[in-house]
Amino acid sequence: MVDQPAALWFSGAMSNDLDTVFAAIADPTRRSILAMLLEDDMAVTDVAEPFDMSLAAISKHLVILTKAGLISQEKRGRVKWCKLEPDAMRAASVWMQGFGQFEPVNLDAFERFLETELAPPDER
Amino acid sequence: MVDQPAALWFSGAMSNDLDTVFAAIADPTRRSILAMLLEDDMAVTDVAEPFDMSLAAISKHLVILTKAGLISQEKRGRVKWCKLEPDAMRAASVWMQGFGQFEPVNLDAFERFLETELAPPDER
DNA sequence: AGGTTGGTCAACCATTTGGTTGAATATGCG
DNA sequence: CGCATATTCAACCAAATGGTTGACCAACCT
Repeated sequence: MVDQPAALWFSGAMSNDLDTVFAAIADPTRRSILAMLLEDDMAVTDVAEPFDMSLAAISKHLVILTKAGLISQEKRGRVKWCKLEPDAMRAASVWMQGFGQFEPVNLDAFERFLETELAPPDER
Repeated sequence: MVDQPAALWFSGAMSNDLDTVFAAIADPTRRSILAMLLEDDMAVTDVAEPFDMSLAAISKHLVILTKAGLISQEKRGRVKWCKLEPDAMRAASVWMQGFGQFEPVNLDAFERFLETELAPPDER
């Protein structure tokens, strides 16, 4: 069972989701988690590994990301897999784009960005 | 300077600015303020007018937006003018774009968004 | 000078946030 | 079965957030 049914994302509930999404990505730990999941799906324990905080804390962060729709979690056996759900960022992205025409993403720059800024903390 | 930045945006100082920017726009009041300033520069009192909260509260919100670089404030005479600074959202936007190829801005969608989500509270 | 307007400051308050620990619940394994 | 592993739950805590009020300062207008 995926905790976050896809159909719900686009119905009325979408409005205040901007709150939830922006609040979720305002935290550096959670941004790092998202960056990690960009490369691959991960189990909760593996997500937690590079961070200097308890598993329970990471578990809470994952709940917040899930409620924001930014990831989904599926339990297979005793491990719960976390999967990035990039679509959830679309509405937020659209909102931001309204404030200026940002040039199309420079992938080189983005990659450097990932390295210096978004990598899990043990790499900084 | 709008076009220079790639190198600058991604180097050190930029890091915690993502925190600040995302935290700033996570608040609906502040998003409304930004939307209002999208149309025109405004004095603090005028910004506050449509909201059901004290001037001091709005003043605090404006400080937060200023610290995030999302607006600037200039005092002329006794009135302090607030001006949108859209560039501050660029790094944040780039970060988000990394999570999916969002189609180039859909203006219709954005306009609907403005109406339902970003209009000052007296219009909702 | 004296009063009004624009805005911030300071102290305070309730709620939320991000973390901790220890116990609890599943699930898998020998 | 009995134990280890994966994850969450519950209670707690300190700090940050979003708001209030009342005093305050600065600038403009007679």
